[in-house]
Amino acid sequence: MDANSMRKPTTAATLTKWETANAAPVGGPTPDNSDRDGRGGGAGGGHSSDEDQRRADVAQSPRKEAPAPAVHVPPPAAAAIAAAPRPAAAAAPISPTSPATLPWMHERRATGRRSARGGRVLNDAFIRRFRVAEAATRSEARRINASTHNPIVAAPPGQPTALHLHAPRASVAPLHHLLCAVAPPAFGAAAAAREEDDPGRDRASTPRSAAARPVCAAELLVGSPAAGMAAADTLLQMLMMGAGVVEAGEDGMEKKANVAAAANIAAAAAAAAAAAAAAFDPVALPPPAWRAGTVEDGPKIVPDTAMFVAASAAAQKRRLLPSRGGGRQKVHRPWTPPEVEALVEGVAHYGRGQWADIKSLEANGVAAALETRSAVDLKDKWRNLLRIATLPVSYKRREATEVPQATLARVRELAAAKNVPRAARGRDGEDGSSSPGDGSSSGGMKPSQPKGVRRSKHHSPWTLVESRALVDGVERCNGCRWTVIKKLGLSELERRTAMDLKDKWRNLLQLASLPSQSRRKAETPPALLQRVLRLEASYGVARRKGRKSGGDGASSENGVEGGVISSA
DNA sequence: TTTAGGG
DNA sequence: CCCTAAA
Repeated sequence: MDANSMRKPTTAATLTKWETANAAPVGGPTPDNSDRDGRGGGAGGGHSSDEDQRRADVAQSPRKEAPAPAVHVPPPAAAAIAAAPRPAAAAAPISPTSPATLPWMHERRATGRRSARGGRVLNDAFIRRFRVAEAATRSEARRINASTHNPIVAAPPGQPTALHLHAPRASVAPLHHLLCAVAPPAFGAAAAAREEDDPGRDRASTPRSAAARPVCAAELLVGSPAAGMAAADTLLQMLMMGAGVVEAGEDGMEKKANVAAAANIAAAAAAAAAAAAAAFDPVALPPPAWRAGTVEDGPKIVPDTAMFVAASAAAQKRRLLPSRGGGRQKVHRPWTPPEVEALVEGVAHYGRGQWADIKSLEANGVAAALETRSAVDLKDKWRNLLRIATLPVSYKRREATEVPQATLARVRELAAAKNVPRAARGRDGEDGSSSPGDGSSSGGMKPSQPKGVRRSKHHSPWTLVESRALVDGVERCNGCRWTVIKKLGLSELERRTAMDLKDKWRNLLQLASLPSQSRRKAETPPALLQRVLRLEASYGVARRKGRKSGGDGASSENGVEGGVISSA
C-alpha cells in the first residue's frame, strides 16, 4: 500500500491548502479562506469586502480568549492522541496527562448558538486551536532548530507510538498543528474533580451543563463524532503523504518506520473517532411519551418476506447514499454573498420549491455559483433567508446584517409573489389575498387547503391513528389485502386509497427495519412496529418457496398464507 | 429522486 | 447541516 493509493482528490487539495497556510505568515486554514479562494469572482455584490472583513475579524479577533501568546506545546501532548484513545478507555474520562494548559483547553462554546450538533461554533474553536498550535510549533522550532531528529519515529514493537516533531519540516508541521488541535486537552479534569468534590449535589434537578460535565471523547474532536471521523481521515491522509515526502530524501529504513508510525497514529485517531461516535449517542434526549408506559420492544422479528427484504434493503441503502453525506457529516461552510445572490436569482426564475431546477439554471451563472450546494442546501438556505428577511427588526442580530438589505427586500418580494414567473406557470387566479411569507414561515396558516398552487399534492402525513387503523385492518383481513381493508369502511382510513395503504405499509416496514436510534423522535411506537413485523412475518408473501423456518404460534399459518396467495 | 419540514 | 416522510 503506497501513499499514492491513499490519495484522493480532496486529500491533495487539503494538503495543499494546509501547506499553503503553513507557509504563509498568517491566515490559517479556515474554511472561510478556502471557501473564498475557490470561488473568487462571482456575480456579485459589492458587499463582499464587508463580508471578508467581518469574517476576518471573527477569525482573528483575540479579544474573546486570553490574548493567545505563543504557548509551548510539549510534544507529549501530540503523542497522547496515539496512546490515549483506546476504544475502551476513550468513553470514560481520561486522566490529564499534559501539564500544560493552553487557552483552548478551557474554552467552551463561545456564544449561545442553538446548534446542538456543533457546527460553526466548534469549527471556529478548532480553528483557534490550530492557530495556537501553529504559533507554538514555530516558537518551539526556533528553540530546537538544530535538531536533526526524524519528524516521525516509530516506537519499538509493542510500545505505544510516540511522535516527535522537533524538526520544522514543512511537510510535517501541519501535522503537528492538527495533532495539537485535536489532541486530548485537559479532558475536563477540573470539572470532573468539581463533581467528585460535591457528590451530594442534587443532580436530578441540576442538569449537567457543558462546562460541568467531564469532557467525553467526542468533544476532543472537531464538532461531532462524524467530524471527528473526518478529522481522523484527514490525519491519516496527511500522515501518509507526509511519509511519502520523507521517503523522497531518506533511506528505506526510515521510510518504513515513518509509514508504520503514520499508520499507528492514524489508526489510533480513527479508533478515537469511532469510540467518540459510540459514546456520543447516550446524551439524554427526553424519552418519548410512549416509552414512559414501559412498552416492551418484544422479541426481534425478522419477516422473511419479499416486501420486508426490499424495504429493509432500501432503508439501509438510503442511509449510505452519497447524496446524503454518505453517512458522514459535512463541515459547516458559510454561504458566500455570490451564492446567496444566485439563490435569490434562481427563485426569481423558477419560484420557490424548484430547487433542482434552480441548481441547474445556467442563466446568470446561477448553476456555476451553486455548484457546490445541493438542492437541499438551497431549500434550507432559502428558509433561513426567509426567516431573517421577515424577522421583526427588534430580533435582528448578526444573521440579519450579514445579508444586504436589498437582498432581503427581494426575498420578501419573491416570497409574497405567489405566481411562478417562468416555467411552471400555474394558473394563479384570484388571490388578491396579500398573504406575506408564503405560508411556510408566516405565523397564521390557513386551514383552507385548495388555495395554494402546488400545496395540495404534498403533505398528508399519516397520523398515528391512521397507522393503527391500517395495522388493525391487516390483522382483521389476514394480510395485506388493501382493497379488502378499504372495504372494511374504517373511518380512519377513508381519505386513503388502497395504494396509499400499500405505500404506508412499505414505509412502516422500512421504519421497523431501522435501528431505533435513527428513527424519528416521537414517531411510531415500537409496539406498533412490532405488530407490523409480526403481521408481515405471518401474512406477507414469502420471499422464496419452501417452508419458512420460524413459524411462531400463529394458528393455521399455512392456511392463511395459502389464502393470501389464492385470493391475490 | 426530489421536495417539505422537523430537529 | 442532518434526518425522514411523501410522492
